[in-house]
Amino acid sequence: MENPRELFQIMTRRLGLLNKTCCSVDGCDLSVNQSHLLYEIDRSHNPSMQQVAETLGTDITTFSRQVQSLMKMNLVQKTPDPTDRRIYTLSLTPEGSRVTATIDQQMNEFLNEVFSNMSEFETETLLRSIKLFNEAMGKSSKCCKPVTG
Amino acid sequence: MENPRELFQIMTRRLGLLNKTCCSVDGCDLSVNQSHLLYEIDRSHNPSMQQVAETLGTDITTFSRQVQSLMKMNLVQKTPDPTDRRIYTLSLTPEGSRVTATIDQQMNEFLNEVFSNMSEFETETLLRSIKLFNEAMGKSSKCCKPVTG
DNA sequence: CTAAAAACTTGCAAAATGCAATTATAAGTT
DNA sequence: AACTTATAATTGCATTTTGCAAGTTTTTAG
Repeated sequence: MENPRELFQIMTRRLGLLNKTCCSVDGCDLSVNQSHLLYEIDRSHNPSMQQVAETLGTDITTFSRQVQSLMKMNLVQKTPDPTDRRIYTLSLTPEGSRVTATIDQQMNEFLNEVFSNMSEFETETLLRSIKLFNEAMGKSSKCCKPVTG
Repeated sequence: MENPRELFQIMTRRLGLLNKTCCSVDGCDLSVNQSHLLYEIDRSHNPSMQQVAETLGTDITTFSRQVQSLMKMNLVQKTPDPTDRRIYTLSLTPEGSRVTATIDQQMNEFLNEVFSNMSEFETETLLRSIKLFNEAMGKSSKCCKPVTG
């Protein structure tokens, strides 16, 4: 288990399993992808479809349909950009905000439950380390830019 | 960004993007799922189908088909268990081993590239922290056991 | 020796995906 | 202004992935 990749593989698999079970709010059943989408729309300020799709590394046509189904669920809304009418701006509906906040809370509850098996010092060290790691990934040329092919 | 969930969300998204682009070996194009499958078969000692499917949190019927396609690609083989003929034992073919090792190497190269943007101390701290975190998840009742519903 | 359970597979229908083509708007060129 | 090119988003269609229900084969229990 000295292999860095192994550590990350196990971790992401377990986090993935968590996600699978963690996205049901108010009878609203969300897939992992949908929760990512809500998260990202919430985080950015009135992003365009392209922007979010690229951030998530999702094909724009697939993304278009994902947005459509979230609109049907009344969680997301599309607003035409006044300065460029080709562009639609995404935002959460009030219900979407509630659902997103609830998911966030559930995830944090789960994480805290896991952290209860670690010391406070270990937890803080972990969080600080991940923050650094995320920054390092941001600097990397190989990551986060959905390089096609 | 003080929110633990945010840190993990960003991290897993970026690692997920990495995975998307990282699984092409010798003309063999593998999906993320398939690489997880190879990884897990490699890691366990002659596991049964059920075992791997459960570990990965995949429905057994879906898993059965995933194995079939990896067998067609000549990366995985199924061996009937001599003591219980209902059970099939999974293992990698020589080619499967090569491919799996190559993916492992590619992933580690990527990780090292990211680590080059961190100090050696920070990297070691990160890896130690993740190890602790994985252990903590293992102790958690809410995780890693694909609880249905 | 029959019934129940377990491991795995297949049928089928639903959902997700991505490329190609289309619509609508914007920007650049002559 | 007229025309071409580029960009944002959607739709058609075919492929792949998924999971439940049902089936086969083998093992275990009563």
